[in-house]
Amino acid sequence: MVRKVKSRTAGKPPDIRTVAALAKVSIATVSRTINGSPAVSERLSKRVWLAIEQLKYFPNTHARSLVSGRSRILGIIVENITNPFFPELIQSFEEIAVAHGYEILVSSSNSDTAVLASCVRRMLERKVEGVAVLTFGQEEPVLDQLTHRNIPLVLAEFRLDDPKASTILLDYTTGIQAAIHHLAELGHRKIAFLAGPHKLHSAITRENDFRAAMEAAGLAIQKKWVVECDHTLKGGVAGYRQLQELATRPTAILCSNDMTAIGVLRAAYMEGLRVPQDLSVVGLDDIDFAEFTLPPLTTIRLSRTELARAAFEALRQQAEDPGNPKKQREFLVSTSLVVRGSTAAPATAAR
Amino acid sequence: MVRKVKSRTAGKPPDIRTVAALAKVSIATVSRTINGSPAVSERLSKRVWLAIEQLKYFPNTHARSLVSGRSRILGIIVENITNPFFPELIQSFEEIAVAHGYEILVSSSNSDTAVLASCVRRMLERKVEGVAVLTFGQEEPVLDQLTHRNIPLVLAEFRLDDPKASTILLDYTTGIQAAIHHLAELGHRKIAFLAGPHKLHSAITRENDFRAAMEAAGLAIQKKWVVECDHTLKGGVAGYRQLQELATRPTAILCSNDMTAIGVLRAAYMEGLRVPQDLSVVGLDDIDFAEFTLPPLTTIRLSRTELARAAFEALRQQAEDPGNPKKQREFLVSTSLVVRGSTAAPATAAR
DNA sequence: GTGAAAGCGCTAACAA
DNA sequence: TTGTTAGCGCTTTCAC
Repeated sequence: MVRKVKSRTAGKPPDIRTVAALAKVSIATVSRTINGSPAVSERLSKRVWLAIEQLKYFPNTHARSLVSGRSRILGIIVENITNPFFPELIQSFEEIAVAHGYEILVSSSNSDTAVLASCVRRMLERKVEGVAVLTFGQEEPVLDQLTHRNIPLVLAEFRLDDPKASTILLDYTTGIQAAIHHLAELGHRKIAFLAGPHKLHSAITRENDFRAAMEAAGLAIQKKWVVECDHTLKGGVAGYRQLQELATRPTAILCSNDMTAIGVLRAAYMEGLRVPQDLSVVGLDDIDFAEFTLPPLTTIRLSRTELARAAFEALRQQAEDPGNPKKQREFLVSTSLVVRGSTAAPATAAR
Repeated sequence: MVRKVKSRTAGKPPDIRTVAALAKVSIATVSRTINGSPAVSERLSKRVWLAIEQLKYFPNTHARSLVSGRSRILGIIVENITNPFFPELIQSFEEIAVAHGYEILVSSSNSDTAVLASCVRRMLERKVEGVAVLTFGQEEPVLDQLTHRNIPLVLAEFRLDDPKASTILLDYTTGIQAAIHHLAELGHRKIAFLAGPHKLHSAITRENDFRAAMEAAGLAIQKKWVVECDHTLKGGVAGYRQLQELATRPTAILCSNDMTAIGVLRAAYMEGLRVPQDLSVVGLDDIDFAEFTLPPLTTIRLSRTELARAAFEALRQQAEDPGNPKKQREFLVSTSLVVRGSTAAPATAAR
């Protein structure tokens, strides 16, 4: 028969009781000390911290979450971690979250509803205190799971009628108008748009803003100059080819994201078309890499830091101050044009 | 005086007791059913699952972890999530982990020991069951934290004398030898190497393998042809410039990673040097993007999927089967040459 | 095969 | 200011 040997502490991490015993105080005092409660005398506090250091103790977050009901975990779901835009975004989000004592759970949905559902489920199981859904589309079906459980939520470009949900609006309009203005000023009249997949809200919004900006600039859009791509490099290559087959070709292309623009750059090079002399190209996102394309990409910057900060702020408010009715429910993230080397006057200046 | 109102279940998620009550069984039976214990009759099991579905119940992982001592969380620490190599790696690791019922915690150390220490600390607090340290260097100082707590560990290119630690060895030798052989066969004699930062184990190993491969091919290395860069695109640009200032310039450059090679491609283009006619360039990693550089990059492939799988496998073995003494402690991940468009015979074939 | 009951490590209410 | 104690939601003996 095997008797449980309770005294063998070796190998087992120290717990709050171990600390209390060593510091000769109650476990409540240890808990208070750790959580910075002002109601602990300095004398005891010192003893506790000393014991903590000696034992290299730290609290078990699971026990903490269980009893306090707060996990201090935030979820972030992105569309596709393989698109450089998202790692940069995650990086920022993590930094801010960690600085505020939160842990993050990352998932990519890959624009697949089933995968998204599984992400949401896993986050629910881990009792996240909020989720940033930066998938830019297809959220609706699974979001109920979150709102039903009363989880704070922040969505990009999607307003949800729920008291716990906030929205981040991206002001593409400013950036896109600046881009069209920039091209028009250079003399471009025939401007095409390589759109993102229509299942993404962001893609639709960007396309609409393109149309509006063209109209505002008094420029006509040919139907065939707007092509739906998929926000990947390959998609950009395909979109470019489609444009080149047209009878009247555009002299400039605005792309729904940088990866598409990079695809265009590549395809143009392969066909011997020089950018920007023969064709101007503008991207959107300003991923780190945009600075290093050949030629360096003129693009519309969408700050990942700003976006990450807005997302975190929205969640933190809902999580830490759920009662406050006058919380900010909408956040606006701006865009701006960054002119680099992929735009110039068209070879045959338009008339 | 406020009395606690226990009956108000609205808003509160259902717990195991709610399920037990609805299914008219004990909570033990619910627990057994969920965990697939064979000792539950089909009759009750059905009732339980029905109740679970009706309530949309799922277990609280914190409570589960607390009592079972198993968190089902794995940590992965990478060097820099901004280098495309790592998101691809994380993606694979997550897929495998999730498929096996684990959650993952991601952190990037940014090659900063203090940041690494904080990552490790956070992972410890969350009671991870294992950590994959894919930082390729600088791990030693903080790893004690993990080994002292008896956490399974898997390191890239670093053998740790600890029963819980495994190592993933990357067989650069094969790939690098193939690359040098490929260049030599094309007629190159003057081959330079743009190394990674020496603080990374991987950088050192790759450089050594380059030297060995050159010697094996009977090729001399000029001291100035080996330049330490930093595995970034910018670093590649700088490295290229340094090489171009030399009296006798190399006709081919092997780079310690793809980002460096992309920098070289860019710098060469800026200076009007044609790749591969005037200069051959070889990368290492084969990130997704390598296929789309101009020209498409010849590179040494290091499979992220294979690496992720090895890392997961190592951790799973240690976590789930800690007693087994004949566990695999070392894993080898292979590399192979992928010939694309950035290599060709030198303009003035060496003689 | 099933249930009752003892905790997992911690926080928070209450007592002193 | 400090300590005692009742759980948080679950798994896991141990009886039946």
